[in-house]
Amino acid sequence: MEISEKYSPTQIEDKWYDYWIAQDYFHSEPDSREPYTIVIPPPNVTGVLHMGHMLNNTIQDVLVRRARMQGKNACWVPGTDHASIATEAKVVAKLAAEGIEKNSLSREQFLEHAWEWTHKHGGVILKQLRKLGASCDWARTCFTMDEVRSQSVIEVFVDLYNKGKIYRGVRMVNWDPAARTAISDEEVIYREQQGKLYFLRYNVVGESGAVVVATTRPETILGDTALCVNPEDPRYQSLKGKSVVVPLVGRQVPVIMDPYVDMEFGTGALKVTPAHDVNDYMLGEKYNLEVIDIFNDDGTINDRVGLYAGTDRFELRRQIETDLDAAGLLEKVENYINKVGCSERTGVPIEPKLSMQWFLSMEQMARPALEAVMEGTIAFHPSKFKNTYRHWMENVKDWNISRQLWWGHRIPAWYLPSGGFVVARTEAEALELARAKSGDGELQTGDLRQDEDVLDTWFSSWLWPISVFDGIRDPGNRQIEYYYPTNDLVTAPEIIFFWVARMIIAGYEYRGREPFRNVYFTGIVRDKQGRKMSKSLGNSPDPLDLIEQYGADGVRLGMLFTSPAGNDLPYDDSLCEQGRNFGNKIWNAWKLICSWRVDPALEQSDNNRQAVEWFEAMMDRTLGEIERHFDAYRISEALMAAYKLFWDDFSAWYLEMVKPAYGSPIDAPTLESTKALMERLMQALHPFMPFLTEEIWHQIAPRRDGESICITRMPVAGPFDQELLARVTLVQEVITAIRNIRKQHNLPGREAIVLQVVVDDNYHPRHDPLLIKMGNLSRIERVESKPADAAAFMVKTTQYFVPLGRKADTSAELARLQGELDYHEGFLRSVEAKLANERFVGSAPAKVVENERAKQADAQAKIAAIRRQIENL
RNA sequence: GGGAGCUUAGCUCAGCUGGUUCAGAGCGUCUGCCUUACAAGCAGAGGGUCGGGGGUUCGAAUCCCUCAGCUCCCACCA
Repeated sequence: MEISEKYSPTQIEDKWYDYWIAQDYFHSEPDSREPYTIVIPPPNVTGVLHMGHMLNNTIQDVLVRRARMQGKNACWVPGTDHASIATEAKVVAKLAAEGIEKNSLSREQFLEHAWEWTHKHGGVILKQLRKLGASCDWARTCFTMDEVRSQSVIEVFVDLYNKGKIYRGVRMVNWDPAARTAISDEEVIYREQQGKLYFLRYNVVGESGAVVVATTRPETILGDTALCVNPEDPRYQSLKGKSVVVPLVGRQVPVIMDPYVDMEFGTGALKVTPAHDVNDYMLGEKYNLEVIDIFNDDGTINDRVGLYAGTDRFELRRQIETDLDAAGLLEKVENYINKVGCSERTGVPIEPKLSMQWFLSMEQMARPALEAVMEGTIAFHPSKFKNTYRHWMENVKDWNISRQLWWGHRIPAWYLPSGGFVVARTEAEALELARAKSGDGELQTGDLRQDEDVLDTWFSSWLWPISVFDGIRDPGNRQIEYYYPTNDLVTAPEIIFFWVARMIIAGYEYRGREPFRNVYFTGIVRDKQGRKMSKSLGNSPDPLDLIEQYGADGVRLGMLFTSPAGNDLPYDDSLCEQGRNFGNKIWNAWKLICSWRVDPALEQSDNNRQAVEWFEAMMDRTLGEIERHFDAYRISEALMAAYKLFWDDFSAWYLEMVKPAYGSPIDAPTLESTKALMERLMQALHPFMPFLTEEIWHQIAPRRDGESICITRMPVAGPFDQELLARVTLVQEVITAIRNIRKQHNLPGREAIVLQVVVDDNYHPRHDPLLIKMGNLSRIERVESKPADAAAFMVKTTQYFVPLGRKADTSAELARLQGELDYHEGFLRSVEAKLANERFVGSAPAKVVENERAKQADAQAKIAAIRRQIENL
């Protein structure tokens, strides 16, 4: 077989992916096997693959491939999210670039553009995932706005409305003036900003005095309808029952007294703007204050007050400052750092605004969902996120589910001409309900007006684990019954509230049980400076370039090497490089095995038999470690265990143990065993590096069409001989010591040398063949004591010597031995001190004490051996 | 303002309910090697008083307190 010098991933990766698809290995249908299900966190439909996706999807693929190889019916459902606000923003921007204003289009026209955009860019990201090797069941690809998912959303909305959980009301919402929509609390991010604190003068009506009020937002004076002080505040007792004049506006507003006001802050006097501040709104409700909304939807001033109409809110702030100053109503301005809530999507400061929205009451539904996580029905990895989750769930607030956008699921509510509204699945159904409600049998569809708003994107994705199996519309169908609940969810902690918590809520509401059993939280992929990798910063490499450069397997490993659950991944190309190097290592090991020529007449040597036995034990032990790591979702550690098994134990030790001398043949049993071991190694590594392992698996033996490593059974850990492993470890220590001596004394590795040994209990002649082979020894001699011309070393209590044919440097040797002696004597003293301590012997467990005794005996033997050596010198 | 978490080798991290010479791994570093599988490699080596201080204990990286530094989440102080 022609095997290239270096492994080139690009040559084989596409080939195998196509093969897997052609063979339909990733497609799953319910059967008698145990299901294993993952639903993908649906990326934005028009998004492109970034490093976060790479990390997230690599982990999912590892889990899915492993489950598939464990004989489970693995199903990884892919799909995309319509990402209402993000996609609409992109389409608006694209139209703007073409000189088209969104406002100039009808809803239908705009949606046409949006769909066009979606079809053009949609699903690119799913194609990119194929390059990574993602073993998704592509036939199941879903979109949150496809037919089934859309109907599911409507179904749920109607149901929750009928249950009285969805209501409509005027509330203070977070208004994004750039996107001109309300957003949920979770979509508001608070940023520290250097701002100013303005001290404004409010003259008291009918008196000469004035009250000074500190505010960060002087422009909102246009909406002031009261002034508030703390009733306990001695400074303001005289204001009781008085009114003050709003600066510039001239409006007279009452002074109210409420303990809400913090006397320590500013001047202890608060201006009250019920329309534009949540707290002020609450005060307004309490004291029945007038509510004056001063803003248009885009953040400019409306003409309600008659001043500054049309001015932008930030421009107005400057303008007001100037005007107040001119009017002598500005006491002073101080620098002030405060936190400003900004829209997660558009980045502009949000404006608290009263508006009519739809809400979902959460408190009751959240209860079983909270319990599920606290009791462990759903496990979080790492578990620290339980606290975060609990805190949110215990204080969950009603969810504002309406958005003033066009791209999304339109709210299925229709308004009657006579007032009121109905909620229905379809317009026809709405008409029926409307007729019944109004008593007007003549009502036509044209008379009804559907709500203009769409639903929050998360109102569709919270159903994802159910809706992808059509479990909302058809709760008894075979698919949902079989695949639900799913097993693992792999996602980012940033969306624990947006998505994870809400999926759990929906799971209990619509299936009566958890949507998944484990949640694996990934970290954030960061650059060398610790910044989050993002498109806007331009610090993120293009994943496809990386795959081109390092191979998909290499990049996958790069993602996995140092990313324990919940930890950020400080990304560096060197990680992918390490991954690529590992692939090359495997390739070359295989190349070596392929180069061996068999002599059928050759019997298997003791050496080779031992080597095979040893590595089989090693493999069993490591497979057990890997299993335990996976059980605990320590994926990086599972990979590292497999990595070391292949690189250190298999390549550096095993292959060297059995490798025939150059030009010599190998015996058939050893070659067969080696290939079998290689095959098991490829299987163990397959979830991590699917492409290379598939390639080599096909080279190990002729395979029929339709066979693939990805559907073979993952080797499982068996019992192993610990004694054997321990003894070979001693052999390895001897070999290492010999290499050290060769290096110290310039004995070339190619020259065979003699090893002398003073036989004791730790020495096992059975391993002589291994020693001779690995150490390149001509023979092993038994001696009684150290020859004068030899270098010495000790493993456990066994003394070994390598004759040098000349006097060794006794003084250096003596110093070395003296150092060792000091160390062991010190160690012995500490052990003996422990054993002499009655309290230790009395209170420590017997096993620990026994251990100390063993250590003592060990140290004594070692010290005696060293002393003998010193005497010999 | 509340809550959670972190601080172990140059870097990234393991170290489970306190007890084997327990101070580890990978990468990097240093030294010597182009030894016919692999220089994307081989062989060897060095490197940390486990953030500071105190306490509990026969025994602490591990438990408690405290100080310092960092990170994240939540929150209506204008």
